[in-house]
Amino acid sequence: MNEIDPCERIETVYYKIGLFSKMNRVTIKTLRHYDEIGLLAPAFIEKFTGYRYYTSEQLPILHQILALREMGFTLEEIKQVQGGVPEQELLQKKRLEIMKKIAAETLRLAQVESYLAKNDASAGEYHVILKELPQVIVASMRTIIPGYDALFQVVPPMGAEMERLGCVCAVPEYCFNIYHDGEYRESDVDVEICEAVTEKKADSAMLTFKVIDRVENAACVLHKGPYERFPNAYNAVLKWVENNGYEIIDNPRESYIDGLWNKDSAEDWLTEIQFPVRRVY
Amino acid sequence: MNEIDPCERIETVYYKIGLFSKMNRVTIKTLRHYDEIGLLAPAFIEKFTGYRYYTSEQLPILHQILALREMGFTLEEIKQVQGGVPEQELLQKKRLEIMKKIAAETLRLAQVESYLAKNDASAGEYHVILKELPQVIVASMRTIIPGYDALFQVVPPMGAEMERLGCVCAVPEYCFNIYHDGEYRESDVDVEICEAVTEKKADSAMLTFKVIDRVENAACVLHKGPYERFPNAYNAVLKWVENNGYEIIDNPRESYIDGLWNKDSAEDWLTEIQFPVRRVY
DNA sequence: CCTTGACTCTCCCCTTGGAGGAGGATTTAT
DNA sequence: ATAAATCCTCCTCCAAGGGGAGAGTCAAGG
Repeated sequence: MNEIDPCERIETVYYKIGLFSKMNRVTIKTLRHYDEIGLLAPAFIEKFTGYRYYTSEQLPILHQILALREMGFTLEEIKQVQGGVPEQELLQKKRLEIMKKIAAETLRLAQVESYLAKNDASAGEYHVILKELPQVIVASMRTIIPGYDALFQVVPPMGAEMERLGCVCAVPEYCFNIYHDGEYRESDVDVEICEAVTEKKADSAMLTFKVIDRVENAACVLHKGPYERFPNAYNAVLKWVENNGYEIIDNPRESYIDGLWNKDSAEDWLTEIQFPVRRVY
Repeated sequence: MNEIDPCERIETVYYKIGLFSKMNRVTIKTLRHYDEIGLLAPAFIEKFTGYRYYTSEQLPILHQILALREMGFTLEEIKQVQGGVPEQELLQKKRLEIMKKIAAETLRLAQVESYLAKNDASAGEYHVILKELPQVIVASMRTIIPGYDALFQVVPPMGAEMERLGCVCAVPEYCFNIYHDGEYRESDVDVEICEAVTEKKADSAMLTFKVIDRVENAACVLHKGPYERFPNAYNAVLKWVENNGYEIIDNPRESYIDGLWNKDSAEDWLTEIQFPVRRVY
């Protein structure tokens, strides 16, 4: 070993934490944190002062940590790599994770842009959310009514019939219509009125009991106001579905929350439109 | 107000938290959290029991919160929207944020795949990291040497000269070579040997003092082992640079950390290759 | 009327990857 | 010798809740 370096580093050099942190543009806090969680221990800790001393041997490890961290690995995962888990395996996993993340962010972007696009009067009025609709047992009455106004004439008898059969409404209350016409109709509307109940009863001439399956994803929008303005709500959902890469897989439901029965002003009526949907791949 | 609903919800219905949480597939914890941070207060809290009671009036607010949350808004931002900040404005900001995030994730994906691609023997050996190289004052000796072996003959005189001029080495020590040939050469190598010092001295026939500017981004790789295997390290960086959308903007530096002067075995020698780079847009 | 089980409350600790700072000890430079 | 720099441990904080303890409340059945 001849002396060829001008600054004479003949023996192993110990770097104190500040120096070591400068060598790799890592904060002291970070180094201490890595020590604490057992990710990168200093070469040596002086017992009495507690000072951490690093050597060049820690450099490759730190390099690896920083490289993996940059790729989005958690410190826990990096520790696994150091514990012997093959890097390739975790890289594969991470690749899938990142792809999923990108997909999710892309979706969000589409959503944000979809909201930005309708910067007209309807901005901020309708917020579409995705939610699950649980499985329910319903008392159902399917009928064809001459027009939407006739709905109010068929509902009271249905309530009476339910009471006669001893039905108990589910909580939370869930009362909705399903329109079986594929398209909008002014007259002869094929409608099914459903009310969630706690258990099935024997079918009667008017009522049928059935189980409605859970819907994994439904695009839902709350409509506040009279029913004439429903089309706005429908349009909002339909646009959202289109812009966000979903497709409708079943007839929509109109879930009645507030209405004539408890709110005097039609402006206070509250209805949720629920469209069962599925991701388009 | 006639009784048209079979389950008679005539007056305002108060939902306890569990029920309200079921109506929108939101956890109770979340609702309590939103209450706590002032994002969504229940319609009414009973003083003595502390029970939270919600009504349908909270539904549209919750819908909005969930929709915005889905789009990646923080609760703090959502609170701003409710405080009157126009939604459109925040949507614009969020749009840019998401685009940046996607770009960042795409980069990570490229990195991960770049590591996966070299699943040969070199896997896990070289980890490229990006770091800043700070501005330094160096004593520099530029010369043309017949071959790489000759390096060891020119270094000791340089050390002697530095000592003669009263140079003080910087800490952390930073000694590196810059190869000024644009390409690899076997002979007549144009090399500049730099050693970071604390201050400039008068130039001598052998040494020049100068300030080397900070490099914002350098792709760096640690090479452990003898110098014959440098090409592997260079290849690793070059591939990384290519795969990750960077371009080289200056000559690379070889920073000598461990070597002949302090490690007997050439397998323990440690060198960092540093390529100044820039993002390609 | 009492009990049981389902709900609800508050309070505390935990998660990631450190950042910020207080208070005290040590090292280095003047 | 003293001042400045560096280091230590310990504490709190971030976001968006999750998990659970311990205690109070509500509705229904015996």
